[in-house]
Amino acid sequence: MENKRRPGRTRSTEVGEVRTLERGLHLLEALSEAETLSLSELARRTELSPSTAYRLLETLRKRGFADWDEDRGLWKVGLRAYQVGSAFLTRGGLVDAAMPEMEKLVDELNETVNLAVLDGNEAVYIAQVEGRQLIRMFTRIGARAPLYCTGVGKALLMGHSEAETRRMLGAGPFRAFTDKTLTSPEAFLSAIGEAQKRGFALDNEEREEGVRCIAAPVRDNRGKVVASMSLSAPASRVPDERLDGLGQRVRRAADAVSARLGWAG
Amino acid sequence: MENKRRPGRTRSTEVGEVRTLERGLHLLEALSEAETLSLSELARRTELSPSTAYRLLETLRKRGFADWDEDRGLWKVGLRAYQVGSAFLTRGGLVDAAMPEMEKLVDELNETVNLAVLDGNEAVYIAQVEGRQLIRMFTRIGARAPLYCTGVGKALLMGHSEAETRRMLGAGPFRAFTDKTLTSPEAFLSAIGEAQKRGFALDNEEREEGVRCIAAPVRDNRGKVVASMSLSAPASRVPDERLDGLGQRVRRAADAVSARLGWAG
DNA sequence: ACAGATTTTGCGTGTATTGAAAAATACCCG
DNA sequence: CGGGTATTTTTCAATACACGCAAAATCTGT
Repeated sequence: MENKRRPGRTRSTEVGEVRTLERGLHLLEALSEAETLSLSELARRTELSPSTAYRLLETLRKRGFADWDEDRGLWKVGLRAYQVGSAFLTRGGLVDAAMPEMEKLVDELNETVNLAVLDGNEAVYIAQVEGRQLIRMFTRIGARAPLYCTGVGKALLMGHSEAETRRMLGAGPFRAFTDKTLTSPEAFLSAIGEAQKRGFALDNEEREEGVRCIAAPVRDNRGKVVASMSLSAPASRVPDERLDGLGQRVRRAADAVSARLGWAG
Repeated sequence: MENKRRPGRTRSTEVGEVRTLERGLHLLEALSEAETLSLSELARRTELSPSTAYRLLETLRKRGFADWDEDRGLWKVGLRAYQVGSAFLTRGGLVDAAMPEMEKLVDELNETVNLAVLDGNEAVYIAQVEGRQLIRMFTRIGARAPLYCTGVGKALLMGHSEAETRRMLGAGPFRAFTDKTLTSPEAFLSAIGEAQKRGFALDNEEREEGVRCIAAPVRDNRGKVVASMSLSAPASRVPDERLDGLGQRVRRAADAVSARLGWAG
């Protein structure tokens, strides 16, 4: 869907194409992709003349977006590019990267899908796409939830060591929201273990009677778990037979987001 | 040295400075720094005419380096910038070398650990492993901090000569964040001297009331200080009696990273 | 020391970029 | 609704600026 809510776009002249800037960005991309990065090699890949590539790179370097390894005579991506790029996640970029997949999930399965991140030792919901079913979920954007009794919480901890997980959970016993709530660290850790084997986590009416959630972790470019995506539905619509299929589907969606963020794993 | 100056109001371009690219990069930086980012606001900050800023941003958007939030009418950093920037980490390998040690530290001591490098005359945080304590630290990846009042800053300067250190600090007096902040170059240099003797640097509530940091330098294969690692914690958890023990521990971690980078020293 | 390849610099040319201003659009408030 | 204001896109002519050529430095291997 393109943004066609600008009726004034009558002309077909492609506006906003500044060649010099495009070339510079292209160089940056080439820098981030390749391994061996001499000036001549870069010029070849970007199809620029050496002198042009040189001047652009020099500009990138002066701004810190590129670095010049004097010993090896090779170029690489600079600190400034990293700084600017890392603003992406904190400026709502994570949500942008995830929304398309979340919407796909909802289109397909017609259940509410949430995205959550870790904050302190709680999960915080940062995005939601509602299913069209009439039953309303309890979570809202910005809401917080404990880790031990939610799908997103479990998925968020799937990347962490047992020691870390224990620390974040605290000693227990945890408050039981329902009679299915896991109230001991041991029970939780065992659930996490299963989740890791399966690739997705489960909240089996542990927070709210009659609500099941299926969640999977989202990883950044280095493989660190930065968020988790969950599908929430009345237990009646998530019978045991469908569990595995739904789980795989949620996991695929989460993996797609991870891939977008540069996770190769 | 300016040998020939052009008549008129325009600044002549130095060697290897491509104005159009510089402007585009400047826009990216502005995008990464601020929160609310309308076109007009961006144009103001970068001192560009709205039409120029618009065209450059449009180019950035087409390449995915910037995003346009249609509903709010605001610009933000794009996914592509994130992908390109994250190549910085895989290139140097510094973070990869440091992360395991940082995680070990956090496992053991349960406090937040940061990794920073020198950029210009500031420290820039490039990696972080959070402790699980409830108290949250203020630093984020990509954030900048002065050298004179931080542990990482001091540790980064531990490898430099007094002359260099003075040059990077500037004349002083420095801004006092707390009443413990060292505001003169002399006081700072004396602190560095002590740090060199001990092998680790200390920020004793100099930046933030109630927060102590212990930091040690990381050296590359040639012994040059390329980064510093610090542990940050509420002062109450770093009493004087524990200072030396913690300092030695942080130093061991930093040395382990240095060893990984090939430093034999 | 020599040849060959690569990186920097200088310079004239042509055009891609620019800012003003206008047009289109969103926003505000009675 | 409707007119006024702020913001955004588009147009357009002038020229500052980026371009590529070619030559000069610099590096690399034998």
